[in-house]
Amino acid sequence: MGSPAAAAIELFVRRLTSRSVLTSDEEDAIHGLKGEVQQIVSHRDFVQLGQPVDHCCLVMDGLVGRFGQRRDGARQITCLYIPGDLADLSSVVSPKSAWGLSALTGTTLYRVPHVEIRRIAALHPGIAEALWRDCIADGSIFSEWVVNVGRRSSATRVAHLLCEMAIRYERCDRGNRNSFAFPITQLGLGDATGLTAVHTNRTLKSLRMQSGVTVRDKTVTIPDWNQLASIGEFKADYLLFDGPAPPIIRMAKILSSELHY
Amino acid sequence: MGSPAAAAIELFVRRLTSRSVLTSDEEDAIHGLKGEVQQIVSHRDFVQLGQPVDHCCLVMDGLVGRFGQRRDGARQITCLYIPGDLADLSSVVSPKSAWGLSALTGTTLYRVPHVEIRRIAALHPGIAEALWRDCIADGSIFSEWVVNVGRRSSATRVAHLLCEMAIRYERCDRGNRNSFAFPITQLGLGDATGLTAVHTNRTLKSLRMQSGVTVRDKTVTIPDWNQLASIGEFKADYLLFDGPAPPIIRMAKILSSELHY
DNA sequence: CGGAACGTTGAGGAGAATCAATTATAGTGG
DNA sequence: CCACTATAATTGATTCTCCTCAACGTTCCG
Repeated sequence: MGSPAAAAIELFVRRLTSRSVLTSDEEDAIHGLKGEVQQIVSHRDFVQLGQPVDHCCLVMDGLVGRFGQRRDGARQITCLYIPGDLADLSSVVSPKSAWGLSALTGTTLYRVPHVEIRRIAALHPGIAEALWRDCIADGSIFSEWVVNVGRRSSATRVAHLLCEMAIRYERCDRGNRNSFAFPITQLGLGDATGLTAVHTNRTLKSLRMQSGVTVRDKTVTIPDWNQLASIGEFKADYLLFDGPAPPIIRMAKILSSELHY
Repeated sequence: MGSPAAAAIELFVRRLTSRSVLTSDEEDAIHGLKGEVQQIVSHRDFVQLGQPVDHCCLVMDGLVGRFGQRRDGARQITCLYIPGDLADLSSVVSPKSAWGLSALTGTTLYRVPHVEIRRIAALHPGIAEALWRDCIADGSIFSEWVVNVGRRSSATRVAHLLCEMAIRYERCDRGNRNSFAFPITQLGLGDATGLTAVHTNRTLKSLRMQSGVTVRDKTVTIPDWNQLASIGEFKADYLLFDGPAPPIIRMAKILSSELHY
C-alpha cells in the first residue's frame, strides 16, 4: 500500500493468480516486493541487446516491447508487455539477455532487483511455481507469434495481434475487447507483425473496410469482435487464461513432508 | 541404468547441467525417472493441438517438431526437439497444450508421467529451478524464431536454422557443427522457416552455391561454418549455452533455513 | 509556431507463393 | 529381386503479396 507501485503489483498478482493458486501469505510476499519506480521516455531502449541484467521490470503504465534485431538494425518485436506484466521475468533465472526491451510509449516501470524475487521464490515454493508458469505463458505467446509471422497473411497477422491485445487489456482492466487504449505506432505494429510500416498502414485500412476496426488516437475500436477473431484466426487458449492450474510443487511438498516425518 | 532410456536421460541431465547446477542427489533423482518407451512412426502427430496431456515426451532418438496451424491446415513449426530434449516440459505446469507435437522422422520417445516430474521437482528445489530454466531456454528459442521468420530473408532464415541445429546436435554428441545427421525433409524445413517446400529447395540450392552447404541423405554438411553463421546472422547466445547460471532457489533456501533456525 | 514524428497514398519492383511437371529416392508387397 | 507406389527433391513459368522509394498530409510537442 505504501508502495507507489501497489496498483501495478496488484495487477501482477492477478496475472499470476489467473493461472496459479497462491496462498494469502504468498500474495502478501509479492505485495511486499521492494523496488523503485522509473520513468522511461517513449522509444527508449532500457534493456540493451545481450546485456546482463540484475533486476526485473514490472510495467506500471505504458507499453514495452521485447525485440530482436537484424544486422542492419531492422527490428522484430517478439512480445508486448502491458501494465501488470513483468517484462523480463525470465532474467531471474537467466540473467544474460539475448534480447532487448524498448518503451513503445512513455512508460512507468517498477524495477525489482532479482535478489528480491529470488528471496520470495525461495521462501515460497508456490511463488516459484507461479513465476515458472508465468514464463510458460510468455513462451506460449512467443510460440504463437512464430505461427503468426511465419504463416499468416498481413490482414490475419494484424487482426490476430489486435485480438490478443484486446483480451489482455480487458484482463488488466484497461478497457474491454471492443475498445482499449493501445499506445503503439504503425511502425511498432509492423515490428510486431513482421511487416513494414507502410504495409501495416494499408492492412489497417483494409481491416477498417472489412470489419470497421479503427485505430485512432492510440485507441483500438473493434465493433464486431467475433468477426475480427475470425479474420485473425484467433483462439485465445494460448494465452493460458482458462483458470488456475492445480499447484504441483507446494502440493507435492506437503506430500514429501508426510513421507519424511 | 536398468532403464532403456538411460542414455537419453543422461543427455537430458547434461542439457540441464549445461545451464543449471545440480547436486548428485538431484542428478540421481532425474536418472530414476520412471516412464515408458514408445516408438512413433514418421509424420505422426502424437500430441494433438489443444489436447490436455498428462506426461512429457523425452526424445530418445529422432526429431520432433512443436507446431501451430493455420485454419487451412498449413503448419508452422515453432521449435525442434532432438535427442535429450524434453519436448513438452512446459506441460508439467500447464497441462493444456495450445500446440501439437509431430514426429518429423521415425522417433523413439520416453514418456514420463507428469506426476513423476512433479515429484522430483517438489523434493528437489534445484531440479524445479533447472526445469524452470530449461523452459526459459525453450522460450528464448521461440523468441529468436519470431525474429527469424518475421524479419529475415529466406537464405538468412534457413542458414540460421541450420546453424542452430548444428550447435545443438554438437551439444548432444550427434555430430559436430560441420556435419550432423538432421532427419528432416525440405517440407519440414519450410514449416520451420515459414517458407514453402519449393522455395526452401531453391534457397538450399542458393546456400549450396554460396557456401557449399549440402543436405544429402539427411545429413547436413557445412564446410565453412563461420561463413554460414554470417549469412544466417547467427549468434548462439540465445541458446543459453554459456555455462550454468548460479542456483537461486536452493541457495536462497539454505539462506532462509538459516534465518529460521 | 515550427519542426519532428506519424499517418497516408501512389508507383514500381523484388521475393516468395502458386501451379505444374519431371526426376529421384525410399518403402512395400508379390 | 524387382516392379510398384508414395514420398521427396528439383526445376520452370506465372502470379501475387509485400517491400521499396517517394511524396504529401496530419498530429504531436517543445
